[in-house]
This record gives sequence, structure tokens and C-alpha cells, in this order.
Amino acid sequence: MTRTRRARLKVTVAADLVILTIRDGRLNVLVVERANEPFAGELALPGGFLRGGESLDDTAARELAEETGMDAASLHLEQVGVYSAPDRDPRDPRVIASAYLAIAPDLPLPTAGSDARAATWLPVERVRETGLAFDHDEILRDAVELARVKLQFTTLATAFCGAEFTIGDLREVYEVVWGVQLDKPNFHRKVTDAEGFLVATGGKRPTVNGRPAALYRAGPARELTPPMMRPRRATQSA
Amino acid sequence: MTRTRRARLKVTVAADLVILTIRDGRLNVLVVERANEPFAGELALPGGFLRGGESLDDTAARELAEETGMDAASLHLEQVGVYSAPDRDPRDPRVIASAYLAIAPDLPLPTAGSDARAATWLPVERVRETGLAFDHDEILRDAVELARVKLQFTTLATAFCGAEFTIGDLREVYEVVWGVQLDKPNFHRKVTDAEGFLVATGGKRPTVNGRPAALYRAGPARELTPPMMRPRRATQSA
DNA sequence: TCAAAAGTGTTGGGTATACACCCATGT
DNA sequence: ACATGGGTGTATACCCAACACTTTTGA
Repeated sequence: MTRTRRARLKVTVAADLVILTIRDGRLNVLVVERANEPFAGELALPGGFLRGGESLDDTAARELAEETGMDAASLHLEQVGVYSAPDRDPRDPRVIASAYLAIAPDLPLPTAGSDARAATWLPVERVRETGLAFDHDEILRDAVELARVKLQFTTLATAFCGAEFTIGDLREVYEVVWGVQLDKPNFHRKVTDAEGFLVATGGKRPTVNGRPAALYRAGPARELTPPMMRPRRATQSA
Repeated sequence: MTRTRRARLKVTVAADLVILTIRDGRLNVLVVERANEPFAGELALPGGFLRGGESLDDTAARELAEETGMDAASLHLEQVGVYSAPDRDPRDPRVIASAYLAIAPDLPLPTAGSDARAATWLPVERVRETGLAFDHDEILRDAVELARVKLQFTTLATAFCGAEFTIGDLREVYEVVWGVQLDKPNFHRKVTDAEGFLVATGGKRPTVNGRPAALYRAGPARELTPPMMRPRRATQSA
């Protein structure tokens, strides 16, 4: 597009994944231990390189299927941004990454055996302390922030749940991702009133000691109107 | 990051710019006439290729300065997304583009003489009819939608105005970008009440025939709380 | 009968909308 | 004077946070 034909820089492009789920009341992210240099032995986000005939969305979907064993088409997957600082890879200064956010229900475990990489769930809070390779700390931060915003305006929260879930499950998603306590009665009304957000299956799930909760599945709506309001201040760390 | 060392695909990366401004009460976008194949002679978004030592943000900022003659640091510039469909460039299937949204005040004119490319402002509405090269129609659509959302939750609207502007100018930004009519009194209160959005300069600008309007400049706030509400239905096409 | 979680009712305060009205200036 | 756009006041409706309260189950 420049009229003077300048040598076009060719670069390698990776799709890196921030796969989030909720385990034991905490927000977890899937991380892998790197087998090769650079950063061999350190933790990093899973990812892979763009192949011929693929779009980056395809690359991300393929990697997601490989890492989690789940059908990528059924999971939520969306772009976070491009990370292209010249020094982000200490060996090859010309590797740029397109980051993707994926939301998954609490899987039994990632398919650890199928791939030599040690892929594990770790609480986001802990990962922030120990740190990740490359600029993956920054990517993780941006992806989590995106998830937080998306919860507010879209029906994304259902992607954290399985096919059937209770309103309590859904409320836990919001409380864990936002790190707040929400008022149960108001939350119940809010989500049941939102058109297309939830569809009652008619079933009920018994609780440990309490009234059984009605079961729902995700409705057709993608946008959440009116949006879910975020409390001004966090009440409890989650 | 794959453990089997597969040949890494190398691709060319471009930063394409959606530079928006408001002219004559319409939302305009800067487009260039392509000098080279593919799509020679057709309209396209301005853009340029990533160079050594640059991040894509740098590339976008450099291109913005070249196209508009303005200091890129002072203009709003943010990432829209990555476009990487394998067939998006009919010649080289491996050119991907990172799209950027830039907001500019109504410049006298882009520096047409400095570059052989014919860069001109065109109303977004008209560009939608005539179409752009590559997948730039899609990029334009996404960028405009991003701008619309950002107006709601951030103080981005001031980027459309010059250093000093009236509340009427600011209201026009919202009305043009959203394609709606806003209530003048309520808009005035809303933006003056929002902490950090506007700073009164003390000056006044005479109107053609009416009371002079107070002048403001952009305040330090980046987020707009509470958000600017978007009317349910458009009242007038703009 | 009690504990625990689900779910409903009700109320007060804040925010948006609609619109009447006043202000300041050029012609 | 009057037209024109800037700006203020005010009443109504709606939405949301808070919380009291009822329901339904297991122990």
C-alpha cells in the first residue's frame, strides 16, 4: 500500500488463548509448561501458530479443541487484541500474537494425556503472583478485564456453566469474575426478567440442605438488556 | 509452541486505519485511492505494513501522522481487531491486517500534496454504498460500531472536537455518530455533571444568532460515569 | 423443628425523560 | 422586537438497591 516498494517484513503469527473457567469458587485459567526455549519450563498461555489456509480464528479454535478436548464451535471464543511489541519474544523479535478469550464450563480436567505439555488449571490470582512467560501477564490481564465487561452487557456468563445450571450457579459466575457479593433476590429477578437470557427446563436440582433450585439453560439472546449492574465496590475478595 | 517443529508460516502484517471525523453534520472517513494492484483505482482504507523495530501500534501511529499530518500522540488511536481470512488479499493469501480506529477533529484537509495517494474525506454513508477494496467494508463497519459503543462509556467524543469546543459541538458528535436527536437541556446537564469530562475555559464563542456558548476543553476522565444513554430509536437519519 | 438455600414482595432513592421556561445576543 | 441557540427548573416515570419475608427441602 506504500507507493515506494519497500521490503515487506514477514513475521510469524501466533494465536494465544486465555481459557477461563470457574473451579472451587475461583476464576481459573489454563496454563501450560513450556517444553522449548525460550522460557522452557516456565508457565505460559497455550497457543499455536497460524497455518496455511487458516484464519487466526481457525487457529484459535483448533488450539482450543486440542487443549480442552471440547468442540470449539460450542465454546465462546473471541478476540482480545494483538500484541506486537518488537521485543516480546527474546529470540525472534518478529513474532506477534493475537490473543483470544475462551470461556469454558468446569471441565473434569483438560486432556492431559493427549499432549505432552502439562496443561493445568490455576487460579488467576495465583498466576498473577508467579507470572507467565512472554507478555502473557499483560494478555491475561486484558482478557480478564474483557470478560468482566462482557458479563455486564452480554449473556456470556452462561458459557461458564454446563448445559443446565441454576440461578445460583450463574450468580456465582458473576461473583467470582467480578469479585463481589450480589444480592440474591435482585439477581434472581434480573436474570429471569431479561428476555431470552434463560430458558427454564422444568427440572430441579436438589441442594445439600435447602430448597431445590430450578434448572435453566442458555437462551437465544446474546446481548443483555438492560445490562447487569456492577456494584461500586467489591465486598469480598473471591 | 507446538512441540512438533512445524514449518512456521510467515506472513505480511498491515495496520489499516479507520480515521473518522465529522464534517458538515455527517460522519466522514478518510479513504485513499489505491495506486497499485490489487484493487488499483478503487477506494480503500489507508494503511501500511509493519516495519522492523515497530509494534503495530507504532505502525498505525506513523500512518496516521502521514495521512492526516497530525501528531499521532495527540489523537485517539485504538485497536479494532485482526482480519486474517485466508482469501482477504486475492494476490497474496497471507496478508493479515490489524485494524485501528482513529478519531480526529475536522481538519482543514488531509495533507493531499505530501503523498501521491488521493486521500479524501467521504461520508461513511456514501462509502457503504460504493464499497471499499479488500474486506475494508467489514473493517469500517466494525470500527464505526466500536466508536458508537465507546461514545457511550468513555469520553471519546471530545476527540472529535478541537482543543476548545462548546457543548453544542459535543452534542452534535453524539447525534451524528448515533444518528439520533438528543434533548439539549438533558444533554447539557449530563455532560457538565460528569466528573472530569469537561473543563470550562471561561471563554465564550459567539453564535450566528443567539446567546454565546461557553467553551470547554477535554477533562482528565477517560471513563464516563454514569454512561451516556442511547435513545431506543433513531429519530432522524444523520 | 431447625438450618439452609430458593424465591417473592415492598419500599425508598436515584436517574432519565419530557417539556416549560429564562438568558444573551445579532439583526 | 424577535428569532435563535444556550442554558435552568421541575415534574413524572422508571429502575435498582436494600431487606423483610415466604417457600421448600434434608437432617
